[in-house]
Amino acid sequence: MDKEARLNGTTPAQHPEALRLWLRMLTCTQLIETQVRTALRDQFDTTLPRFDLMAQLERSPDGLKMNELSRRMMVTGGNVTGITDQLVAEGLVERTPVPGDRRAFRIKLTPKGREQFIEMAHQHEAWIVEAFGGLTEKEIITLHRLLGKVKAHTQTPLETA
Amino acid sequence: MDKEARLNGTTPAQHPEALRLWLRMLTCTQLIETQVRTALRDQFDTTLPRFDLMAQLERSPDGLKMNELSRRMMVTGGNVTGITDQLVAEGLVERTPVPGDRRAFRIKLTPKGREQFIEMAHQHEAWIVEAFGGLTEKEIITLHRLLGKVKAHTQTPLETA
DNA sequence: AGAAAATAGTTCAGGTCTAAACTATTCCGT
DNA sequence: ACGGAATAGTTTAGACCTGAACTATTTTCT
Repeated sequence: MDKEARLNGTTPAQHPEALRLWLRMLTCTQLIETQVRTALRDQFDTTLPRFDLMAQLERSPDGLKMNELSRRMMVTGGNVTGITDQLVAEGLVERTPVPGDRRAFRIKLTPKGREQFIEMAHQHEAWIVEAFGGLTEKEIITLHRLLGKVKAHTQTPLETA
Repeated sequence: MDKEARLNGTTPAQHPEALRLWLRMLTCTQLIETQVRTALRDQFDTTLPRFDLMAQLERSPDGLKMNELSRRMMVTGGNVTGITDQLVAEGLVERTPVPGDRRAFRIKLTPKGREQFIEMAHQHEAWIVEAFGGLTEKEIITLHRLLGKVKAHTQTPLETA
């Protein structure tokens, strides 16, 4: 009935488990992400990437440079420029010069931005807790650990020996 | 250093485990998805949504109606229209009338489309197997099972009693 | 039969994201 | 010091995706 039914049977099925896992992972991520996007729009009139950028800044009170934001958010620099422009225009974020490097600046939350973010983060956490409400604490930790292995393996595809 | 470092500490931390899990899940999905998108573009000059649509059709030799495609792919109807237009223009997919309902049609893979898809699906499976290469077969099955619980819970948020 | 509601699909405006080309500044080797 | 390479950030063209408005057809209710 849904995305997961997708590829089964299209290949020699030597490793169907990995494929099934991938499709289910996509489904879960997409379901939760859609809920979060909708809630952010309805309740705070904002978007996920905007929330994401502010979340990065909240963690770094001294601010972040554009390329640091870009790397942490795992999106392109051009994208960060656009989102930052919006947030600056709304007074939620500010560009401050970096002494000694006239190319760069540091992006920081304004007090107004921080205030708004904290309220959103509170709600956001509740949504996420609800999304994983079908799991026990122990299961959540197991999932986290297994995905840690996936992440570690994916980020190091260089080991040829 | 990456997205997962994000929200820690911004909230009362009553349920930080769920939040950490969510951030890690997003990271993993995004890492793998980026790899797949890049490989599809480099090796087959196509995109993930196009591949996804063709994958749905390959599973349904009798074809699918637009709204069925839309539901299975979990995207809006307008989106499916655009992707289908592209694939029709390239002769990979065709719209055939549905007898008895002049509003609808059935979308099918053409022989050319099927041939192309099978080649891509082969590669695709190899990428996914590699992506989860850090896990044992048993761990993959555990992950799949736990995500099944997440999916089931997320898709039934109606149980208030 | 005929009007209202539901359904199938498309179009459109707008936000998002990417890759690539671009400007400006800084670093580095000589 | 100076020229090339690297780095910081922006701009641009274009693909993607959504929500909402729209057309056309079918179903349902009386």
